[in-house]
Amino acid sequence: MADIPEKLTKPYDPTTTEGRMYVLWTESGFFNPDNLPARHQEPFTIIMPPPNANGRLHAGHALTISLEDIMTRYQRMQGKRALWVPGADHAGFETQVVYEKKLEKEGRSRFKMDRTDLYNEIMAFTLDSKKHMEADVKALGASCDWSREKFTLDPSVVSEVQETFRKLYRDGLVYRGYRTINWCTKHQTSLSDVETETVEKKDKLYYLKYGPFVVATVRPETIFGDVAVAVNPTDERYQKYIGQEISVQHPEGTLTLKVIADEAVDKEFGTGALKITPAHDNNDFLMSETHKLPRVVVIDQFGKLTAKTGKYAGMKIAEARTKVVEDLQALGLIEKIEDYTHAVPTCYKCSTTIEPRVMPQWFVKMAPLAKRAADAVRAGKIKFIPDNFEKVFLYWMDNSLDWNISRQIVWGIQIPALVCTACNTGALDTDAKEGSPCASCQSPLARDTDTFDTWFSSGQWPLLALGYPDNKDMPHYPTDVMETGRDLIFKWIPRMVIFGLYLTNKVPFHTVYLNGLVNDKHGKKMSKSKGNVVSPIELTDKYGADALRISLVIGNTPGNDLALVEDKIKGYKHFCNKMWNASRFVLSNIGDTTLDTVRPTLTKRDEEILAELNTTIASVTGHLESYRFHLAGEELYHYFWHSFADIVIEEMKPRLAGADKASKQSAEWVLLHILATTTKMFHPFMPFITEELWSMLPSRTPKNLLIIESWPKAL
RNA sequence: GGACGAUUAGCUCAGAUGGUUAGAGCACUGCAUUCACAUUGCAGGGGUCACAAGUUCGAAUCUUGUAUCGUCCACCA
Repeated sequence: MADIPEKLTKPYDPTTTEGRMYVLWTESGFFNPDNLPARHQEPFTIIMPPPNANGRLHAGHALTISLEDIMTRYQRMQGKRALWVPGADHAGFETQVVYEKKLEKEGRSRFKMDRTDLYNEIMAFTLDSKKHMEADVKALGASCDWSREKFTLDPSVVSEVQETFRKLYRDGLVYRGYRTINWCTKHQTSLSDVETETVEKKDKLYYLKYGPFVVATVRPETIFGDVAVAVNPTDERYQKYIGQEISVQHPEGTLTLKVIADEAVDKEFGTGALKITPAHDNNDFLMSETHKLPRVVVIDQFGKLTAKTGKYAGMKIAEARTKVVEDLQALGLIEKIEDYTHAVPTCYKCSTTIEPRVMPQWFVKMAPLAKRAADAVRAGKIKFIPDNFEKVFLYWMDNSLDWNISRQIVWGIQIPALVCTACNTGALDTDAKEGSPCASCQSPLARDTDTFDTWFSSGQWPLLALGYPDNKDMPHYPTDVMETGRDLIFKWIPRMVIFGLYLTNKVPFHTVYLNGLVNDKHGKKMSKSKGNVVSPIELTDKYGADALRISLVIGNTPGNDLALVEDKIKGYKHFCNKMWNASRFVLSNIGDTTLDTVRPTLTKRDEEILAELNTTIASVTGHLESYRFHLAGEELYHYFWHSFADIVIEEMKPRLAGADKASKQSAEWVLLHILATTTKMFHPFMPFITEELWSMLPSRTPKNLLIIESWPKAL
């Protein structure tokens, strides 16, 4: 029996291997494509979706990291100039929410803090959390180039994001406007449409006697802000009132309102007559623009009634509604009350009902930008995996409303603009100074204290991560694959396409691979409140990163959610041990054969065995080229265990012990070569154990690290 | 109100361009095992591929419809 490494005589222990292998790779420098050998010329690029720097990784990250690392390691072995750029996201609103919770626990409040102090505290917190997040990425084996890591608040990133805003402004694609925005009364900021979550809510529908009309509303407390009553222009019931003024009674007096006709009014709903409250409803706001109606604010930013509501001033919405309804009933102004279920937008972080408010904010004019993005996709410049997401993307692009990019929080990139203290006209910070007169009303301009929606900066991420506009890494743009969770098809993917095209005239990536979500073992979404969150790091500690990685990949198809079953991971830990033991067997039974040994004349049976290996190489390679990682992994797994270990090794045993020297030599050579080949092919999936095993394979000449070995071709 | 996805063994899921007796892992049953590995091997049980109709020589796979579950989108107050 040949000498085999000591550690191979014991069961495989991931904990003693993984850290050591990661150090070996880091020291080799091969994560950085600049250090790769000369054969690596053609670029292959993935930009990592930057994990939030405000906490640890979750199970979904583990899947993303696994898939991206498989692609990167595979392409690196194929001789590409493989670059995978890691990042960390300051995650504006999300992090601010996390930090506010921390402040609350300490009995503090952001609203009582100085802006700069708050910003600095969140920065310290984020930079600390970021280290843990990065350690988690490393623990999963990610072969990304840390020397190029970018943080979304790096000074170069900040200045470039601000430059994009200025460019959009000059091109007339960003404007300051009064529009209905989604306001969270708890977090005191506006939110984009994708930051709200619509939930079914049971409410009452109140039928109010309203001059000569009866109107249906769920928000009787806004009656003090009513400025008109609207009917459909074709509604015969109300023809005679159109253009007239009517008098409407409410607990605090009488309103004189105009009757307007608008197509948007549904004749069938309620009574077909609609009270118009432009300051607190988007439909009504839009009508106020077409019909030139005033806007009366009756609910303030804290969700309390304003002085305009008389005795209700200072009450919260719910309380005010009860009171107003009581008082209206007392006056005999309520005809009936019905139960009513409708969809209401809520803050996706705190579930507070969104208060529509009309506020001056910065908006991106989406239509022209979205059209370019849609055209590029229709022209086939971006391929979606799975392909049905193309439809989802196009639907969003064809129906996008202007995008509110102002956030009233400190944690983020400041908008490089000034706003008029009187009329809210905006100006670029490069065109005007604080205190200089506003272009329309001559009042002094003040610094805009708002920050950008996080997606405004992360939408430019493929460029920013490559250091744009510095063009050192621009040969890596457009990148090859954007791999991310399927929930980001709305939030993120379209914005990257839009900004990529806008800034460079090129799509930011050719392929979008969307993975499903990682759910708990029952298929339910993981959430802290349900207590079913599983940390990927607990799992790597228990089973090893390799076992976790391959268990997330095999049996998981793109776009479909995955139930995380611990027994499955355990099964792949067993498989790691199988590889370990098979290697032990091979290395103790191949005599003097090494990787350099010239191929001897093989027996007919061994030719057949190699033919099966060759078929597997071709098939696995094909799957990897087509992003079918689940099939590639499964086929390899099956080949190794049930062909190589169960059949090939078993039938080699008598030959290795027998007297037929030619047969023995043939067997030894075949065993070592199958082991070497499968070790290479498994490397993208299970990098740690394969690198460790590779280091033990006998060779007369020095070997490369497995990470830069060539991907196998048919023997 | 729309769109999308799912429905295959007890459980979690694969089955790309339609093609021999539908697969994997786990679980289950029986046997074996000092010979790489009990984190093992061999053998086995278990499925009318949600339902209905259609296209085809042939359908889990394509078409249409139905049902159930899930996700996302939506400015009917």
